[in-house]
Amino acid sequence: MKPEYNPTEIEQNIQREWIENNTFKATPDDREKFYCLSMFPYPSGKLHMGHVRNYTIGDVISRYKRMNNFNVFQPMGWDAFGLPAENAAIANKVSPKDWTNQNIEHMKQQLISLGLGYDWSKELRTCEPEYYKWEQLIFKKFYDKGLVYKKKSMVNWDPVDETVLANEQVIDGKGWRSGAQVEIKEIDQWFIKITDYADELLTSLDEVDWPENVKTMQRNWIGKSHGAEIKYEIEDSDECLTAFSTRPDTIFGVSFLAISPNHAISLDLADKNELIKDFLDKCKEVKAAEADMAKAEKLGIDTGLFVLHPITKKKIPVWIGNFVLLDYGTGVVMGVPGHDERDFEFATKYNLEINQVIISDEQDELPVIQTGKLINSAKYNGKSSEDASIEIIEDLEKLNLGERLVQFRLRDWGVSRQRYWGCPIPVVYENGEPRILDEKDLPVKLPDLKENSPPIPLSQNQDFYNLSNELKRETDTFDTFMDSSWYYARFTSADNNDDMFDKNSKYWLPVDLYIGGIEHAILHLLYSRFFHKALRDMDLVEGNEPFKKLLTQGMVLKDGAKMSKSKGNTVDPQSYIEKYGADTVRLYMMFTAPPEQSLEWSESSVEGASRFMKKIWSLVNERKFEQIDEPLSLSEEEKGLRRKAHSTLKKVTSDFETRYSFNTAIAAIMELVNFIPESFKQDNASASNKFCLNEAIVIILKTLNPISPHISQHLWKGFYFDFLEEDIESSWPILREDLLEVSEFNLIVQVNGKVRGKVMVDKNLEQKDLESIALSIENVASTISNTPIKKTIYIKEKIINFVI
RNA sequence: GGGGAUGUGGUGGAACUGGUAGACACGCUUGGCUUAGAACCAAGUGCCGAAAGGCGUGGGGGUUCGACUCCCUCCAUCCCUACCA
Repeated sequence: MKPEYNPTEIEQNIQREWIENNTFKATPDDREKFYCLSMFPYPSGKLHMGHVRNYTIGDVISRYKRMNNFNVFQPMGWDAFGLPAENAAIANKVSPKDWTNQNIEHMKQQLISLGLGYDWSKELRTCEPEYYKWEQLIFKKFYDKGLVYKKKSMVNWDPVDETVLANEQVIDGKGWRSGAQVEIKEIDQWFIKITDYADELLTSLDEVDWPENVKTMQRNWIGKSHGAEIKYEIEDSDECLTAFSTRPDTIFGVSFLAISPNHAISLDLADKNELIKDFLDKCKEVKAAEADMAKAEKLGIDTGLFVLHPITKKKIPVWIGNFVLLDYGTGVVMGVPGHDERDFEFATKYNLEINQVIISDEQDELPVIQTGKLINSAKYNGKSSEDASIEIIEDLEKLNLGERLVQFRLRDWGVSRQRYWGCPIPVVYENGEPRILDEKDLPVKLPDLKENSPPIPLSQNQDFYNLSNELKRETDTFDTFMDSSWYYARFTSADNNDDMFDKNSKYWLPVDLYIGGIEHAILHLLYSRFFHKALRDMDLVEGNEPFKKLLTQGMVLKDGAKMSKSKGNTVDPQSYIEKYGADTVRLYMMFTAPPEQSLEWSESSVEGASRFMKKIWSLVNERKFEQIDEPLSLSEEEKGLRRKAHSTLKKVTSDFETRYSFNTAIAAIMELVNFIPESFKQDNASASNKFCLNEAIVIILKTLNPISPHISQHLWKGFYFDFLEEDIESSWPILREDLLEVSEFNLIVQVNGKVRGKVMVDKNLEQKDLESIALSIENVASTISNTPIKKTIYIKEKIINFVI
């Protein structure tokens, strides 16, 4: 009796060999390099399905590239700082450090048991001083370059817990732990001038091979807009309010100005006016997240102030609007209710004037958002929006009341966090004045917590911050996006404690393929791109972009929703690895959906993947490759199998190479396995039968190897290696184009675009011959009957369509 | 509110450049094997219809000889929205 397929045993043996032989350790050599990076995980405790999917995709591509003679570097590490460690520490009385390190140990074993081919010699953890000392040094270099500054900025403040809350810790405006009404508070924080690179972040998107939707999201996020800053003189004052607008052509339609509740004037007025003070207090109740602010009801209050229209000198009321952001533009918005949705809503609510100054062909009901021709605009009447914008800006420039301006939506990056479990910001305060520490004073180590102490913010840790009466340490830590913005580069030199980036980095960078969740399409990728450019300008790395190609995978869903603990719909990969083996889990993940799409978890489909593994097992196990010369003549059945085998190879290769469409590649391999005639598998099959079978098996095992490497390699050893000592990963099979040719094709016959018949015909026939064959099909003839044919359309080797 | 996606049988999905809709798999049905079950093997399986045939890719409209694919419009779901990672 044949031995049964026992994935656990096979997989553990092969994984041991990989470790013993250092199979995946990568060093620079003469071959073309391929740096394949999957987004490193936050060590939350155990792998979830999203990780399994992400890392399997990376591993499949890495193994495919390795078989095609690329020098592949595939490292793995840990995004180890972050909020969950602090929450766990409070809940379970474990230190964030111990909790994190235990999680890492467990998850690393899980990654190994999935058969992922990582070069563990370059493993890194962002929570270790060996990593973050370089991050602190980069921050210093940024500072020296003038890319760092401090300014006041808004945070969610829990007045009971006296702590800053993340957006996700604010639930319905209340602190998640205390339940207290959260306030928006302004505190002093460190910022990095990512906006200095706004233009380049936009233009160099053209250089990368990224999905168009991700590029679009980044472009929209950066949000370059052309417009003008327009000054409005405040009545009975020497001061002005300056508003940015992308539509200077609508300037005659301005009926109010709205200023931010955080604007200096608002704060000033609040001191004198109870109503305004109450209004500002009300504004503070809205969560700091953009989505919440945008969805909040538009509210305003009249300041009683007036400004003068720069051209007509008409008096215009100034309002405070809760929808005006201080951080964007000037914190002042010119309200043109006739031509802006939001202004229209606001003006209707507060009975402000609504004037039409643009007419459009597309729409006549206000508000008219489109550009068009100007009306009610004095000497600009009749001009197009485009021409009028230019002229109005020019005229305002002459009056010193405005200027052309390019504005970005992108804001500078606030990197301060008031937490314990993060990288300390390497700054000391001498008599209150900040000073960045020199390289020799780095790293500033995160202090350990006292036994059984909950993670207190550094500001409450006297030993840490109180260096002397005059000298205090900065107690903010970095945003964890800082940690993940440059790890891709550090991987190349992670085992080198003397250099941030050693000569290996020149060889491996940039990352050739970066794989990760679509949820990172904006922030993480934008920050990393910024880091790379800034590091480039300090001569630390080369090239303009960190990630040449990007593959964004979709979510893993269950019952149509993202798997999450709170919904209670998580599926633990571990039990599936144990029950079915890593090969089955990997196959399932790759087969069930294409990488970019979301994947709906289905229990029973895993069974199907397992069944296919067993099918391969029973096809190949205990079979031996036999040396047989290529037969000179073959039967139709044999020719068919060879054609199928090579067309499968062609399809799998192109699916791997150009589309990362693993589900269709696997379907093709399944088709090939199903296609093999039963008789070819018999012991007494003819030599030419066996030749064709051998060829098919070689193609099946090799094309399957990137996806399910354990079973492929195990079977390969018994089947082929014993015979030729050739490793399965040493080469990708060679395609025989000559075997793919066919002399016939299936002609589809349509009448008025509806299929009425199909017929196998010789490839060499002329169109007129095909027409007569097509017309002789009974169903076609009866449909046409005596109706005259108006037109005949023939698409080569596909379709003939009679139009009647 | 803004930005980006997605929508095809009972289910996951395929159709790559406007040219056979439903590959491959799951599930289900019937049969075989079995004391029984599991596993495995064989056949069938979009919907309506006895059949001929008709209908069918979220809804509605359009372009075309021909539309899952292109255009307009509406609906639903998911992701991101700068302190979750």
